[in-house]
Amino acid sequence: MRLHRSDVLAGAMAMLETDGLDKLTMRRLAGVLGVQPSALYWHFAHKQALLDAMSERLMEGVGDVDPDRPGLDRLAELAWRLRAALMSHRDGARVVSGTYVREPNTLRVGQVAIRAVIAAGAPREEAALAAFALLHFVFGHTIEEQARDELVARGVWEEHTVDIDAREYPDVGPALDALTATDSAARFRYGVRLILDGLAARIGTTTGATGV
Amino acid sequence: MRLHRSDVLAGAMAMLETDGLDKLTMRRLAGVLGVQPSALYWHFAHKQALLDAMSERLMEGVGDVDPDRPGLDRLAELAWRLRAALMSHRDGARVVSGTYVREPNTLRVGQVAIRAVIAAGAPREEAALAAFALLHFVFGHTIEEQARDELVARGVWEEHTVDIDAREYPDVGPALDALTATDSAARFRYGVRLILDGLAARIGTTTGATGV
DNA sequence: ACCTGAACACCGTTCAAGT
DNA sequence: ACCTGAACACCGTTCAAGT
Repeated sequence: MRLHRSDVLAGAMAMLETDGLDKLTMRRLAGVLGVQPSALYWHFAHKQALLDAMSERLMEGVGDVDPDRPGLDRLAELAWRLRAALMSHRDGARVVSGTYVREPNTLRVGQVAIRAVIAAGAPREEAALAAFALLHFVFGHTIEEQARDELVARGVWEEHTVDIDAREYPDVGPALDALTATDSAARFRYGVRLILDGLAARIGTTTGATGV
Repeated sequence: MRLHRSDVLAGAMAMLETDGLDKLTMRRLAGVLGVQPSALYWHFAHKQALLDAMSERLMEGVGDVDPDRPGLDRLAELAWRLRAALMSHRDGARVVSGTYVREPNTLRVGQVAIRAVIAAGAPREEAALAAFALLHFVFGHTIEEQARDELVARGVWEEHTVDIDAREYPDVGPALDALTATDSAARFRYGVRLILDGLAARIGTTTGATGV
């Protein structure tokens, strides 16, 4: 039974989730699919093309934000949806970050963000700037979150947290303790609110995005 | 003449800048240093240890922010210094992002950010949250900026920008045009201001960070 | 203390040839 | 249309042995 492009993509997504990005190799993927490595190159020109397809796949449904809600609420929803999509697979943020995919799902995330900023009352020249500021925060946050997940998975997280406060950085120890005491969703929420508050202040309205 | 750890590090930094992260291999580095690949493993236990050292090196001086300025201004200065450090070498953001280095320069960036947030008037429980929201934005922004640089360097940037507006995404085309018309420093400045405005609003003062 | 030599277990990619 | 077989040009890492 022969493979379709979609089979290769599905296999790659599964391998990403179970083994992580570093162990997602063309040869191992071919092995799982019961095929020679070279066979994959009939379906995808090179590994990056497969990674781009995976990225586009991860962006599926992220732009499905309720268009009837206020602009700032839409932005908050989009941020949470994007984070969920990136977190849905191991190393998801690393897969998506830095791929400039020009496919519908991916383009739609940018479009929805920009429209929401405009709906919130920002001038058109600023719309894309504000939209991408928010999206860049989401990526930065999620990349670091998943990087920590990887250290935990490899069992070396302890080495990295040990004796922080033993050094001469008085504020970092307690603050980092407070940081790790706060779960990652709450940290994410704080950042999203900060940015949306900034946008609201810039527009000159009250936030309206507090119930997120 | 034998190598020191610092020679290996310096060679790696140079190779990063000229060839990029993907071509920075232990074997090629050994070749440039005139030594067998295995010799590098006397100086660094594994490649990641070398990358961690590079990351710490990139963070050198980032925390050297004038401690006498107001908190919000210090945060802005730190954001710009961090961006400059990440941009100082090709793929710098990718090297640093996701390495949880526990060395002085790196720890100091977090410390300086947290102290500045506290100085700006934020409650201590929020200090680390706000500090890392800003830092995560800087990473997200810089990673994407350098990802684009790589596409340009490989001469495939054109393929990625072509016929965006030809599709059914009415707001994305013009907004992305406005985005690329704005240089990356101005886009970065906008994001930093947005976050600092949000922080100022949350604290309940006027921004004071307009002259950045 | 620092490096060589040689090996082990891998990579992504190409391409003629098969069905 | 889709895959095999075989090769090319690489990787990171280990480890006994040399100086």
